[in-house]
Amino acid sequence: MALEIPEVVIDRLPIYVRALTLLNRQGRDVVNSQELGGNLGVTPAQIRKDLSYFGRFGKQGRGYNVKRLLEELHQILGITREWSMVLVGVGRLGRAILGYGGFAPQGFRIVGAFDVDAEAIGERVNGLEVKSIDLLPEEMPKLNAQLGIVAVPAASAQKVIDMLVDCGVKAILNYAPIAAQVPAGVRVKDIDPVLALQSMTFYIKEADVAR
Amino acid sequence: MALEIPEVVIDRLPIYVRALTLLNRQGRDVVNSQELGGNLGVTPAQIRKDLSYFGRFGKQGRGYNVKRLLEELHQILGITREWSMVLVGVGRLGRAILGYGGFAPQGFRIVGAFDVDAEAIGERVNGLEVKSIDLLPEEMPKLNAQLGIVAVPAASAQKVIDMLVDCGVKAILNYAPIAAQVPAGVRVKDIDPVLALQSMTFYIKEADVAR
DNA sequence: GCTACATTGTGCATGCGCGCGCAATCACAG
DNA sequence: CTGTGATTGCGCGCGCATGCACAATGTAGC
Repeated sequence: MALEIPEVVIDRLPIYVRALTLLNRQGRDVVNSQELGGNLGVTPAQIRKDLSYFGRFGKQGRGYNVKRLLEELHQILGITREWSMVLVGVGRLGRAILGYGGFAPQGFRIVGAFDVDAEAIGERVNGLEVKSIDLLPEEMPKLNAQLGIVAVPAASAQKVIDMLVDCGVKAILNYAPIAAQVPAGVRVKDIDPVLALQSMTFYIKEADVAR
Repeated sequence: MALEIPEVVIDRLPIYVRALTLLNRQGRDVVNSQELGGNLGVTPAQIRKDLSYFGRFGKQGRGYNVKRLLEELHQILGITREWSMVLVGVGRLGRAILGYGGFAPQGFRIVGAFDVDAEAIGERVNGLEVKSIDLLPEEMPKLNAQLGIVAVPAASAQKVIDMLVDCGVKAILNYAPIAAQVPAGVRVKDIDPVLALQSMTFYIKEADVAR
């Protein structure tokens, strides 16, 4: 069946979820593709095309039932359930991630924290005991985590990613500034604010000469 | 001339910079497109095509001089100079951003911090005095910042972005989970780990049934 | 200085994502 | 129950990014 869904489409679905969640909270029952796309910078046709990969969720002449579409998208993305994650790297960045309040409401829970630094090991951060990275292989089965978060320095990031992959992690959120190597079947998404900044300066570098 | 450079190309350039910087630090003088692309998941042809938008930096039979190419890319991206940024939102996330050590080495400096919270205002965080958001319009000219970082809750993010745009900011790094509306000529890049996670769960949701 | 080799730069074709436009379809009114 | 209006679902064509393949060109060895 629909095994040929472009990755760009998948990347847009969470955006739709976010917008629909907001509409739902505002008490909206129905929304059409034009309005939904308007605020997102996506054309109505694209939204309809994207959704048509997965089924027929709209009603002609009306639009989409907000609650219904939201549930369908949750189902499609696999975010009806809770997901457990392990964090590796409990430095400044790692601590910020542990304290970040945006994961839990969306069903993402950090259930384990690991580090190499002897100072950090044993410490409790956000109700989680930091363990040695060496314990990762034996702790993972208990934790039952499917996702990994990497927040270690660039130099050790690939090694950490290899360990996570060996432990069965199938998707990694990588905060380290490296191009990670992973075997097929494992997914990586990079979070790197510097890359984002560096691509934006290209566009504004001339506009700013006349300061 | 080359005014039709695809945005995808621009987005890849910082990746090349990152890889070349590493090679340079390792003492490598020359690299060919195959090796450079290898670790990045980019085909050699794509690298050559990307670079050809801007000039002829390679030598046939040899490859690219690492230092030379690095300098060219810095020039192209506008990252030879330092860039100043203002941060709005000094909560948990904002503090983590202020403390993040990854910006400075790349020439990005946070020169101002603003918040609405009376508790935070006046406080010194990372050597920077937090000021009231109301002072943004009068402080901006002194700070001479070209970039804005938004780390406020979703509910107030659009308002903050409007303020930054009014103050002349031309590029915004947005950590708030909203689809920001900005006038033409202003660029926005979103940093949202939740979106990244939600698109990855799509691919691993079935693989994980047999837990 | 000439020859052999390696790698770039680029015209060209392929493929894919995007958006147009319309027929199909649903709600609602009368 | 029928007619009207609105919006979806989707076939189709367009445009653009990607990758191939080859000529152009620089290097190194003899």
